[in-house]
Amino acid sequence: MRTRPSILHLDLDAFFAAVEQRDKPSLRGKPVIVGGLGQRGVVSTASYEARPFGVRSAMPMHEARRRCPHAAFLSVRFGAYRIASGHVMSALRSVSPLVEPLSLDEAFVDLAAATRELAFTTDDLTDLAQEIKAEVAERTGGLKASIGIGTSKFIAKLATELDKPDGCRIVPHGTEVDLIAPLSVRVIPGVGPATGERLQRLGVRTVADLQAMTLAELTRELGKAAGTNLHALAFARDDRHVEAEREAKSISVEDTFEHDERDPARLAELVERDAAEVATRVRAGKLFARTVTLKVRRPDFTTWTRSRTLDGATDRTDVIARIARELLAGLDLSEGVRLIGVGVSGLTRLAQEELFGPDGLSGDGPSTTPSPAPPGRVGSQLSLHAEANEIVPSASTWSDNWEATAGMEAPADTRTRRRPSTWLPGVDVLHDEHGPGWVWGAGIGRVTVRFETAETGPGPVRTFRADDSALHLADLPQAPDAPEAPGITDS
DNA sequence: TCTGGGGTCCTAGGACCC
DNA sequence: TCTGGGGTCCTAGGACCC
Repeated sequence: MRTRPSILHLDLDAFFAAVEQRDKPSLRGKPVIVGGLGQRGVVSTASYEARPFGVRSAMPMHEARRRCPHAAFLSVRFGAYRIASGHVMSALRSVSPLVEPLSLDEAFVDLAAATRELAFTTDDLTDLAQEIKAEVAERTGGLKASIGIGTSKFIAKLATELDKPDGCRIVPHGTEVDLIAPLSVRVIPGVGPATGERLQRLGVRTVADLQAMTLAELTRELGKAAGTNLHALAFARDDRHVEAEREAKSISVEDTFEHDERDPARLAELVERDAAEVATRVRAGKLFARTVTLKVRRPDFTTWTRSRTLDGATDRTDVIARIARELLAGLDLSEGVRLIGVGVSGLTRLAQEELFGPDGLSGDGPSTTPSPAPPGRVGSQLSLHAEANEIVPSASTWSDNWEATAGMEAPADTRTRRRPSTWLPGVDVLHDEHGPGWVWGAGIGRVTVRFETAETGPGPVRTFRADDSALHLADLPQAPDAPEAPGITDS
């Protein structure tokens, strides 16, 4: 716990929806809902205009449509969000080198490591927050952020939450406990629906109620880690540091099907595809993985995981895919499958090339590390590279559009004249004659496009045949500076 | 026709070792 | 010769977060 408010938390307001409204002028001031548009999709972000209708992040999309049928429903454009996020993170890094992105739209900044002199008085911090907000708007074409500043991560993030949207809240040192005491226990990080329910059964509703519990009672009720944590946080004791670099601990890919899948051959194919994607990301991060996990969600939503740990770490598609397939073969899938996924964990850094043979770097050759690592050999060489590389975000510009255009055939040239088999609402397109626009809607062999951009103001709508050769997907510029772990919802 | 996808951390039990 | 105890690793599941 610090003695001056020197941890800043920033959260972009209704981030995905705000980017959509920025880039689609006709949607400004209107309810916009971004998320998965399929039958089993959920809301990633609802604009503030949609929230009075009760639309929330993580709500099933069909429920959102029921509550706010006149909203614009858009698929996610991660490429655009990543670019905006990069601008925000670099703005924050110009304040302090110690910036910890939590997701695309959220970050902590350690002001004690700031590159300029700061007095840490409430007035000075308010000025700083306003400057940051102005800078964020400037760099992102008008996006708004809320900022909280406090003596710990918990208090800074809570401060942001308490003054949203477009907020700025500074919590002076010494006022923290009084601030949190009357609030619901749910404001404490780590208290979700299940823990909240358990606490309620104990008669604990507010943080003040929690303060009345002894450490022994809490650990007995919630376990050692959770009990200890909660007891400290109830008194605003939180000494977590702002960490700029965090190593990835796992990499995974999963898909939920529109309809439950029961064909074992098809499931094996999908596992193969997911495994290949995971392996590609492992190699892109110059990593090796030792544990492969298969995840299966059944129609009743119960979830199975099956994992196997290898003697040595691998980055090979065929190895990861084979294990995932074997794990799948051990499950009874006769009732069907709602979701399937493949993940890896036990990640280690790429050591010296010669340890893995000449093809070790390519990922196609034999590249399984000896393990356990002989002390003083592999171990020490691994540590040589511990700080060397940041994990490269896996998704390219192309795959961003791929995400938003499910069913598209992989084009020979990924950067020109790409046409999807289904035009998802929201995606950026370019028409040879009419220029840049976005897909407003599509169906029965037709696609409707609104021709407008962030710079144009509201534009006209035109409808084309879905196979019109003059219409294709637009390219996005490359993201400058994206964080490693994109969060899918903001709340 | 309820309930995404990417993660992190924790718990509990069993194997195994000394 | 009834059986301790600690540590580590692995697996499965669950809570939580954005």
